[in-house]
Amino acid sequence: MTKPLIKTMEELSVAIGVSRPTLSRYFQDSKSVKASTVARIEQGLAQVEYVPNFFATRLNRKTRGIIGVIIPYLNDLFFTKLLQGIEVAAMEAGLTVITQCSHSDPAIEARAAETFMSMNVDGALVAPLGDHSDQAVHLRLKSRLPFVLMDSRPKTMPDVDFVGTNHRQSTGLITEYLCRVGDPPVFLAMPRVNFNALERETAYITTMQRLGFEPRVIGTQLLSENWHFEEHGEAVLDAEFGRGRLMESSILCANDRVAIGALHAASRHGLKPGRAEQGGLRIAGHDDYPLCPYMNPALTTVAQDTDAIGRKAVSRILQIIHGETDSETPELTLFDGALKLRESA
Amino acid sequence: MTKPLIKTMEELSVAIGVSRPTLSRYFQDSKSVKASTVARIEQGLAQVEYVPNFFATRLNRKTRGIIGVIIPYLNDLFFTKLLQGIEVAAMEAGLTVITQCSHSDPAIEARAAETFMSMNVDGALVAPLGDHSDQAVHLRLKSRLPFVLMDSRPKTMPDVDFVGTNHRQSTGLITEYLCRVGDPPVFLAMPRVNFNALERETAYITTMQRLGFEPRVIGTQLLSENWHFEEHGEAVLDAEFGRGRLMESSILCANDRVAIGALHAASRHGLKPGRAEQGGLRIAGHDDYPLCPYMNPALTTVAQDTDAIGRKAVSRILQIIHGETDSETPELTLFDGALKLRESA
DNA sequence: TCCTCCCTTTTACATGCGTAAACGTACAGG
DNA sequence: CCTGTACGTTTACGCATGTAAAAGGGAGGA
Repeated sequence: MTKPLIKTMEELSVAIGVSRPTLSRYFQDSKSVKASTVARIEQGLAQVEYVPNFFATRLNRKTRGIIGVIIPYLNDLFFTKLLQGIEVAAMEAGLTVITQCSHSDPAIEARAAETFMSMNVDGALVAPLGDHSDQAVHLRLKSRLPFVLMDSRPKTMPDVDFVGTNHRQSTGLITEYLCRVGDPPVFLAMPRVNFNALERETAYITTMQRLGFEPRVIGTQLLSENWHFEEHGEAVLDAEFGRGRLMESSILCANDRVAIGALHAASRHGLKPGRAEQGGLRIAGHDDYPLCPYMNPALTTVAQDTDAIGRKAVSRILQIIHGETDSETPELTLFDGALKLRESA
Repeated sequence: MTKPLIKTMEELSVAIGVSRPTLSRYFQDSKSVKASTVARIEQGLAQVEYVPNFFATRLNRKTRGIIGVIIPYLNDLFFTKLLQGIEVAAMEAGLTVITQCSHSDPAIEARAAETFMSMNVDGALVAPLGDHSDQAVHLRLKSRLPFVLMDSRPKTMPDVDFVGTNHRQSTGLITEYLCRVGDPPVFLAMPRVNFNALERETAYITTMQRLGFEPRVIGTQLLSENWHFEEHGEAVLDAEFGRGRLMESSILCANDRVAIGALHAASRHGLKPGRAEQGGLRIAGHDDYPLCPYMNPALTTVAQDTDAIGRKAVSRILQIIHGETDSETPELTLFDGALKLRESA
């Protein structure tokens, strides 16, 4: 059961009688070696314990076969879904994904970027921290390797590749829906952890104005800077409901996690959000968080196509790597959101 | 703004007039170099663009400063919380964490293990896939480097370090609670994605028997092997409620995500789970999923101490690395669960 | 038989840095 | 003045592979 441990390719080559360079070629692309030799190598490999050294292979190879991903926060299913899309796409392309979480800390984000540069990764995919990100870090990454921003885009970096959701369309879509089948909604803002927070707020306002309604934003007072979205949503609406306000309003939440908190506040105050035909309170979200269908009531929302975003981000990185792009003109890819009509609005 | 790019430590050493070995020492531990020299190095560093090559440093260093983590599934906040605990603890210890997700696929898990061995990581932390994991892979990892299992433990690997929750205690705790303040509960099983599924079921049964009640397990029929727990919980109870059964029962779900599905099924059938004093249906879960307080009704559950598990896993790995352990006697660390009484039971 | 082609081996060098030993240098204490 | 110490430098080698060029060997065709 316990096979002899072989540490270097050199040892392996003498052990199975094949030259080391041939072994090197075999491990990189077995098809570049004659079938009979492949058979001999694999027969020998089956009888020993050996794996090529990751660092030695990467040190001198032209390409690392690695892309680095930075996400700002782990405990959010939106980012795990995005990550999953990326990993699947990368796997299909034969790339190893190294993920680092910045834990909402720009210093950690900077360190992760440093790590990627020191690894000479083939490309970096970054979901930034909003204002908190050190933009110099992003610029440094961009100047040294293929670089694509995801999810949230700083206005101050216009010439960077970006993949995300068209929040003007998505937020506009649900705002229009709410206006069409009931009272025009108020907008429950989210903590300003990234640029999307403001982008959705703006999209809401312009859509309302276009439709001839008066926009109204709430929840901007106690905007903390953390990721406790549910807590925020609940606190804001608990205060409003407690004063007898907004109890029959339409409320569009900046994201689903805020909306989940909002739903809970409603429930605590004996309110039942539902479609307009039933009259009264409506609550809607944004993102299509995986748990939306299981909320009580099930949460109406706009879906972000995280899978498409992940795939596109990877394919764009591959384009840049392969030089199939005019590096001077960055690509801006925005996917549309899709309405998910459920019970809550 | 654009500093000259320096690729090797050699170049750097001539650029700032310090010998390369001294630079090497500086980058590993700046305190091992005289303060005045440190100042000179850092002054020089500020004027150029240089990071030491990750692979070259790891290739020849005695220790990699890396621990590898494998989790089975990303889109589950339990694992992201666990991962966060691990990352924080590792960061404090100065270790880099490389995380790989096996996406419920034993082949991917095996590849991740292979990667870790090829990286010669200082240790590997693995949350396994239950029966689906290839145990040979785990044994191979264990034979080659410090290895600690987390979360879910195969009975067939008794002599391996493990950190997780004492499910006998935790499940017993909530079973006792439910029995004490209302009807003895039935147990709504979860898909058998890992060993915890069965462990909790067993703990439920023995607790019921000890208390002199008749155990009853439901949801074992349509047990698929995927991670769509909410869907499972909802489907099982939808079927039961549809036949007018269990509508005033106490239902202990194998985990919170199953319970979230259960809550939704109840809501769809016009049922309102609540504490026993109100009579009727009760629903409880297990894990203390972050969204539990925001469910309608808020979900009563038992909390797993993911933070403690993550920290302990890292500290155990560090113990093994530093040889402060009798490697022959593996350590089994089980943290107790804590009741979280909310509205649903 | 000879030539050619394809595959493999050999040879040689490169990658960027860790590490250890020997050596040099300056400073403080005796 | 001598000596010990602390810190740096120099020198030399090692790490486990990639890569390129040249050389070798066997099979097939002319």
